[in-house]
Amino acid sequence: MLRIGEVANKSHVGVETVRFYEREGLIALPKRNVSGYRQYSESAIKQIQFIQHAKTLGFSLKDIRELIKLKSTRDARCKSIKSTAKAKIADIQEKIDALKRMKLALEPLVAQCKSSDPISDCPILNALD
Amino acid sequence: MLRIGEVANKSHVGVETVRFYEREGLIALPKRNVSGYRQYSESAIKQIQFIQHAKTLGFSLKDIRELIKLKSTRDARCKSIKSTAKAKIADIQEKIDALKRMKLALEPLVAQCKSSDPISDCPILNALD
DNA sequence: CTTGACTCTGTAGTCTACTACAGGGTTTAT
DNA sequence: ATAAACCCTGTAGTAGACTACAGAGTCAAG
Repeated sequence: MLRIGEVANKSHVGVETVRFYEREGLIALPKRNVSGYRQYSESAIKQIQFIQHAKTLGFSLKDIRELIKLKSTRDARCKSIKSTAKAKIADIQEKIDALKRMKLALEPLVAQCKSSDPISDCPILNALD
Repeated sequence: MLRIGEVANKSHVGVETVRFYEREGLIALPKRNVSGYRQYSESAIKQIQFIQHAKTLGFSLKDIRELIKLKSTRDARCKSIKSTAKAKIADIQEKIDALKRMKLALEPLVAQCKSSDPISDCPILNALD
């Protein structure tokens, strides 16, 4: 049996984060020993890693709660997971597009801007006004 | 002289937002009439539009505070603005790259995932475990 | 047997960019 | 004169994902 600090170390998160995930319903409630200490099995580490992996794919904790729920639904089909993932891809694409628009607007301004010019002639500031 | 509501309307922001920008030091402190009402000139609208434009280019309010400070620095050269903008582009690019990585990781999983498969075989969930 | 490292609960703070009151005062139109 | 629509300050709430205490209890080593 592992204590919370061990689980946190092995999962590369903080102790507070483990407790936070528990409060948020993202990991199973652990057993407690006589003095109230949480006692985890290895599967808790797996659960936290699942969360971390999902995060690197762009899922929010809210999304992850959904995924976990679906995961443990008997007779569920991939359909539900797939549509969640598809929505996330669309989501990511939108963010990429917005960022690209920003970049495309900013780049020509930077190109026009001569470092030694007085700030009153700055093409960047002029574009903002 | 304009009252806060008029400035807010003309700038397409809320009244609370104008006061918020004031608290944050993003717009000049306006004059007050005898009863304490804020009195703005047209330049306040310009200042708020500057903020809005900078926001669409990806600058945070913190960045914008910097830009405003530089803007009003006598003898400042474009260099400082340019390097702020360059850093912002790098920033945006990093975010784009991170999002692209997410998308690239997610897409093949979605492609592999057959809607009718039982969730126990889901390639997406398998990838997360 | 004491010290230090760990754990517990519960609450509050962080960051960003607002947004929403509560409980007042003012202005304008009728 | 009164009601609607505005304005004031100050404080608190929102979302997301933690992070940081305070104040108490527990455990292992020397």
